[in-house]
Amino acid sequence: MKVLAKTSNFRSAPSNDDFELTSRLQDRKTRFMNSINQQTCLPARQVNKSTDSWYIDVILPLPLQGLFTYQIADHQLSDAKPGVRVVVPVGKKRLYTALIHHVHQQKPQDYMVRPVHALLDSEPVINDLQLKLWEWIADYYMCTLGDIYRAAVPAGFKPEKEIYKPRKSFFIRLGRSWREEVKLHSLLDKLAKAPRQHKLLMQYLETSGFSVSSQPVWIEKTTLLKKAAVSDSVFQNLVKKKVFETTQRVVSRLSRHDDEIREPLSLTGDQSKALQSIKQNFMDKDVVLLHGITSSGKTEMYIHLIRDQLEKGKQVLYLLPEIALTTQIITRLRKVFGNKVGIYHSKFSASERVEIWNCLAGKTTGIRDPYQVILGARSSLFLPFSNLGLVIIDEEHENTFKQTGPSPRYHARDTAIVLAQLHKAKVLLGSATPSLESFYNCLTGKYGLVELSKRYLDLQLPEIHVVNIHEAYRKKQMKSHFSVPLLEATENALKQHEQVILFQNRRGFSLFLECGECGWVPRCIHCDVSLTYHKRNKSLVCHYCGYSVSVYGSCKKCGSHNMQMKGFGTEKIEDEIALFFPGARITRMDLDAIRSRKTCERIIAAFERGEIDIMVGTQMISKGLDFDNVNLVGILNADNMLNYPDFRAYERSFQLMLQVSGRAGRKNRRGRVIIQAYDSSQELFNQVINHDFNSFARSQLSERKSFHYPPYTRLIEITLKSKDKNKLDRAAEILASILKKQLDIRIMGPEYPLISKIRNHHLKRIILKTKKEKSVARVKETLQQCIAGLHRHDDFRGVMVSVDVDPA
DNA sequence: AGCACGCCGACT
DNA sequence: GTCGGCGTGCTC
Repeated sequence: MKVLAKTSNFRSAPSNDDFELTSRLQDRKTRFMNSINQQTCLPARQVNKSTDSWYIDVILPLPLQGLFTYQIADHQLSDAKPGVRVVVPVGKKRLYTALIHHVHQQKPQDYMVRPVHALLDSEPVINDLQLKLWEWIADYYMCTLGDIYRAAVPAGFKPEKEIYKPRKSFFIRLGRSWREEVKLHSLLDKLAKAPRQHKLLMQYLETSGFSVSSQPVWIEKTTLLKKAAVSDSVFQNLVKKKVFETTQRVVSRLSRHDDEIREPLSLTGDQSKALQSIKQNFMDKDVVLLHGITSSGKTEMYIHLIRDQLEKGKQVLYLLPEIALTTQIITRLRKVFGNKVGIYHSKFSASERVEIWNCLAGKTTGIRDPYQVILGARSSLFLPFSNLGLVIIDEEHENTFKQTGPSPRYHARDTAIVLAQLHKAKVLLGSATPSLESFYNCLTGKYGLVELSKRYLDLQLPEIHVVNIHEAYRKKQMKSHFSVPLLEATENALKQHEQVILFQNRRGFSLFLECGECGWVPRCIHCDVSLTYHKRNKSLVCHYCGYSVSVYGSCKKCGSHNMQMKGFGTEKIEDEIALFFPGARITRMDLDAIRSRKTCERIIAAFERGEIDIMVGTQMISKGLDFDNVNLVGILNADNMLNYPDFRAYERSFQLMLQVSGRAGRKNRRGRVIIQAYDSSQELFNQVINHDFNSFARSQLSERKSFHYPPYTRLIEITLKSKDKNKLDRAAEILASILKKQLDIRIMGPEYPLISKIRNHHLKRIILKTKKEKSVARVKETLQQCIAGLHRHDDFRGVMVSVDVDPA
């Protein structure tokens, strides 16, 4: 990688493409400057054209609005293109790696322009399609380009944080004096006294396939030592004796897979019909939704579509909602596409991410081919694709595709559709329980719809029963948390040596302390939440700020010593199911397992090996994991999640119940699902029992329509945050009233959210419901102005305001 | 995001 | 008398 600017010839003007992008960006900057000028009552910025100096507008990796302008020297002009990295000074002593947006000759009038420190590249590291995507995200999700820059580009590209160094590795081969047969034999005899050294030498000869007739091969040191199971000192002794010579080479951090490449499996009749239908739909639709029930073989169809694209020389992006799922799918893809497939997600180290980035861009350090297929989570849509033909979004309904927390709060599904448009590529959405948004787009004809309603190898859909536990409790037919049908079914399954999954809502997985006398619950002193009990250090911890105290022996309110552990089930369920089935091996995904990926994987692996009979788990076991020996799934408190104050509660419940049910009956028997619910009369349960997505979607869509929720409206959620509760209340009231005055749309709030205080900051929320797609842009513009207006008040300067478009 | 400037409590 | 707390404000 080039680090210093290259002195080269003067370059005349930017290309046409640059101009097109430039004008849009200039637009953005002028818009921004105008709004600033209005706010501070400065005269409008003068724009002078001067022919002698050249400037660049750059994106800084900071959450700042707008672009920053720096001056470049004439000799830098030929290298200064959009997407090239530059080092620029910010403030008194900071240097940042910024990204060039565009090059121009408009000298800023109202401040002194500083010169760039250095150019880092001679060719752009971010291509113009990427920049266009960033633009769209910034506009649509109301965030800054700096936010996106930081999220999109691996940290290794920003040398002020970490300098990207290629990995180097030692390689060894047989020394010069021992390459003849006689000498080699005498060496081996000599080494008889040093068995470890002998072993290492033998290992080298074996792995390198050594023969006296040809040059000895370089073998990587670490792999050889590992194979021979000897220590480094053994190796060092051999180097001293000049048995081995060594060298250092740059190696890739990316793993290679040299397994044999196989043809994809052939499709069943239904699958190939569906595949034809997808291709047919792609003739006149850019996006197609594949509604395929669990085990209908969606992945196999993806593989066929990917292969078509690779044959055309196109790239494919395959998005998954969770990192954990990539490891399952990657082995299937590698069998067919070998080293053309790369994985990408945020859990890779900065330098690994840089290498994947380069490998996709074709800037390979070693022998490997460029990646053509990327399998990854959300952030992989920021990779430098140059020639996308297809984007696959599997489990498109998953809400983890929406980024929560730090800006940019983008939805990966929706952003990927825009990415595909930029590349003129097609998009395939896949799900067994499509999101209502996508399904609605099919109904209006915007997306194509392909349905695959038969399971692979004619597996039968599981038989679903709903048990009314309200009734059962009343009739005293409940045994602890379990209904009689569930216990009977469990007993049956265990008799047949089949595994059982008991599913429990996440909420039940946190334990809290409660006074048995007065009901007092210890709460966080900084946040509006109850503290969670942690077994490891017997402490009460706040999940929002980390505040922790040791467990109370007595109630702080009434002084009673009767403090009890609460939290529906969890350990209780594990303990109590054990009472009913004393011989069974039972495990539970507890808090620790949910937190650490490794523990979680260990439990899943043990379950797969059949070392566990009953597993109690949360939604995480519902996602894409296939267990061959599970025939019974119990859902313990199905309607608990229906009561969340969230317009998606029904949709989530339906998706979850069907996804969990999909875990039952994989092999040759029809699976059973038992759902326990307090109010089993809800129509939702019938829709689940009948696997009737269409009926569910129709009834939910009409609800959404009458209550003005997506997909009939778009939501914009505004969160105000302040330490001063009074100030917050007044600020929220003012902002809401201004918005109501300026916008002719539905506005909800301001209201305190469910958790109204985090880290000593009080929160208040306003939600905008915009109706027509056309007005959204204006709503956002007005909103931005109103927030700026609020901050012009001396009183409300300290009130933080964040915006979430299409909140999950 | 950082880093500076700026205004009020416990200390060599 | 100062050192230092972290509350606003600015960065081309």
